[in-house]
Amino acid sequence: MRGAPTILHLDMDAFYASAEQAAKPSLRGKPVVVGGIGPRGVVATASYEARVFGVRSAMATAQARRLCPNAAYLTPRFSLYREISEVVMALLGELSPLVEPLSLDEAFVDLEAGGVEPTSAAVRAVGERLRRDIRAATGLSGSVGLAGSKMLAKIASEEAKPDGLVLIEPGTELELLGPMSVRVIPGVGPATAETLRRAGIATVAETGEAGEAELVRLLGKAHGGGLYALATGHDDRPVVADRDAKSVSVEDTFEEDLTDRSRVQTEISRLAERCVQRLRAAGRSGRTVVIKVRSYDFSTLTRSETLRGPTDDPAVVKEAAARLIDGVDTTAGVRLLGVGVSGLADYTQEDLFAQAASEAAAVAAVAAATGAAEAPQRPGEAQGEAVGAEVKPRRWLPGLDVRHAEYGAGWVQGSGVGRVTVRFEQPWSEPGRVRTFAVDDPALEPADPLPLVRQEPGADQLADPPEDGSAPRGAADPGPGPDSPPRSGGDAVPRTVPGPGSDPATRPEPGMPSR
DNA sequence: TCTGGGGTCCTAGGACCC
DNA sequence: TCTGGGGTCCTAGGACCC
Repeated sequence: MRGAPTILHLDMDAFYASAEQAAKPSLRGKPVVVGGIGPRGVVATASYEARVFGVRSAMATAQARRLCPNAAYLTPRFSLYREISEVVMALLGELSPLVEPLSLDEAFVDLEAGGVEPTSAAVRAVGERLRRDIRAATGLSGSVGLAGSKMLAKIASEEAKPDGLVLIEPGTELELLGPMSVRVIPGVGPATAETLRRAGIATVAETGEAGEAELVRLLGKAHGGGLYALATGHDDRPVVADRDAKSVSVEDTFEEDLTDRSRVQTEISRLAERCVQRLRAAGRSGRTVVIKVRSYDFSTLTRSETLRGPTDDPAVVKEAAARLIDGVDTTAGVRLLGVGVSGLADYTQEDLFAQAASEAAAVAAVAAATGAAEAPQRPGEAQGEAVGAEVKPRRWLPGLDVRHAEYGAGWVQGSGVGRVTVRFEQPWSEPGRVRTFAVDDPALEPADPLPLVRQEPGADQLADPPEDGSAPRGAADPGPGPDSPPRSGGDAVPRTVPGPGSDPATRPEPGMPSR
């Protein structure tokens, strides 16, 4: 616990939903829900307008639709969120060399290490300027917490939401925290809170009064001891920049449970392939292969195997995953499969001959397994599609960017029954109007996200995208490379094609301007 | 139409070694 | 040959976070 509130915690407000509202003028001030839109999807982020109806993160999208049928339901666009995040993190980097990102929309900053004068007035000024800079650079709002420890800074930013700043003066923290629910302490989730409640502990003050020995008895050594320290204001955890990932994993939930054994095996193989792609993109290798199987009844098991040395060879990981799934009974039905690699290293222990040989085998295996048509596609997207046709049907997921040869840039409002509805507007335009096309209209094509803040023509003569038809430019790399791995996450929840009559796509989106 | 996807950390038992 | 004890690695599961 520092004597001055020099730890800053930034949390962007309703990040994904706010990004979508910034990108889509017709959605501003309206309920927006970003998340899985398939039958088994869950909410990633709800805009504040949607929260009024009770919609929350991690809720089943189906339940959200019941609570708030008029919201716009959008599939996530991680490439856009990542670009915005990079802009925000760069602003944080100007404050201090010690920036610890926790996710795309959240980070700690050590202002002391950045040379900010350790007074409340100085750090408050830095926090307010940061919020202005973020709004100017991205059009989005973030909330800032300032305190003498990580935990308090995080609690402060939560209190500051939305679009605010809260500074906790050192010396006042126990008074402030004491009456609050023990759930405000990071690491106390539903299970821990229930254990504490049964012991008659509900508030932070009661947690401290219980004493360390009692908490350790209830929760175990690490958790109990850590909770006692946090509840009594002891938190000296440093801000750590450049944390290395410790594992890489991919998983898919299927729209319908898998019962066919050979299908389970092919899905495991594809997941292993995707996992290794991500591993290699990160320049890492790993020694332990893990598979995850979630059954029809949501019960989940993992099986793992540790290799003699780290590998980034797709064939090796596939073989290990295949052995592991061999030992699991899946006859009752599988709703989710996953493959991961942990025990990460920056090197590979295989000798060069073995590696060269297995790479050649892997290339051949990928070509054979996926077919030439699918290989260049975004991973995960073709899942569940019938093969046989040369032209793969395009998926028009709600929220994704498109470009029309005549009408320009827009986004998919919905699709179904052979038609796709597009709203033509840009982040800097007035709310646009809607047009409907055949799903196979050749004038319509997928596009990359436009930048939220219109580029200054002076900075880059080719930066302004709306009229020239080129991909959006800006701070972000325009190439498809960095976008590919995150895309797979967003594509992992396939949309269900609505049956005749349901047609949510062409139905005008309620809550939209009707002009 | 209940319950995504990508992570981190901790616990606990058995194997194995000294 | 009435048995110890500690340390590390591996595996499996669970809580928690965004």
